[in-house]
Amino acid sequence: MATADTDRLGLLLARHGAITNIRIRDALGANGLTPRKGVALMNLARTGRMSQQALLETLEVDPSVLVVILNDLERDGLVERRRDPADRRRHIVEITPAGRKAQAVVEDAIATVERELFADLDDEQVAQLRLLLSRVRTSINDPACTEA
Amino acid sequence: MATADTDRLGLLLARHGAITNIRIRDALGANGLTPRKGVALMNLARTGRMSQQALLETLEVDPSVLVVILNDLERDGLVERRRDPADRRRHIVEITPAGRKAQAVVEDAIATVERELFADLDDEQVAQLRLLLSRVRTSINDPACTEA
DNA sequence: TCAGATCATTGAAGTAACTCAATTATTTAA
DNA sequence: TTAAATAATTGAGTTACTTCAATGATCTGA
Repeated sequence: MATADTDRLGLLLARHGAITNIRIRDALGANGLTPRKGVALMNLARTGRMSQQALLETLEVDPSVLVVILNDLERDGLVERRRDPADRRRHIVEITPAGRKAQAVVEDAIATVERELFADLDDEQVAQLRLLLSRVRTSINDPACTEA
Repeated sequence: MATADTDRLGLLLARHGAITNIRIRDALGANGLTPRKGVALMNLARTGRMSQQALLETLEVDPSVLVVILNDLERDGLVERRRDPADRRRHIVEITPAGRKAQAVVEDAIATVERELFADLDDEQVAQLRLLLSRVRTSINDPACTEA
């Protein structure tokens, strides 16, 4: 996002984040996915299945947005939606074997991008960057950072 | 955007960058500016005046985009465009005293956001984060990365 | 002088994302 | 049994960003 040379760390972070996002988007786009679908798959791969509600909170998107994400993933056979027998208003989303394969591709694509981005950092520096980034206060609402 | 909990450093960086961008955008928006206009002002404040061409390269935007940025800034009296006497096709862009004041406000707004974001980091950690970020390979074309 | 290139500008078009209200089906509570 | 609440969905509307082609003014080289 065009910061050029500035000594503002905030702008540096914003710019690098945007570039990273573009790289990841491009890498996933080659596989017919978006970052959001990739993250959805990654979360589903961890848990196997989730309620659509839980996925909503995890992805922090509008319900209507999640619907189209899942529509696409389901159309491609990567996830399956079925009614929750305990509450038929709800959907349970489950990743399919094809979805797990796609998720592996996603991880791989992101890992490749990361290798490029962080090629000039050794393992310790990468760990340090991760630690420092994790301490950046990102929750908009409360400064307690790790609350709610 | 929406990475939730993942161990992918690339996604973490993308997410934090996006959030930082939103914060800065909001802070500048309160002053009728966008990040892009702010960066344009910051660059002009450093150099005093620049050719529109140089500004193009610095901001890495389409010429038609820069035009509307400069239109806004000029309308608000923050910059002035005049023809380059040496080549009347070209414009020279100069920051005004009002522009310098606005730039100071921009710096201040960004600094405030940074204080919030990095509140949990001490000075040394901030310096370290800056150093590590600066070593992340961002230029798609250049740095030996993809070579040519 | 003329042809082609360059610079700034304009305008159209496309894209992607988000928000919001309304709808349907279902559950819960009174 | 009925009213209210909830889950997922649909669709409309908005915003912001981006690209691209066309234009007028100006410069450069033959």
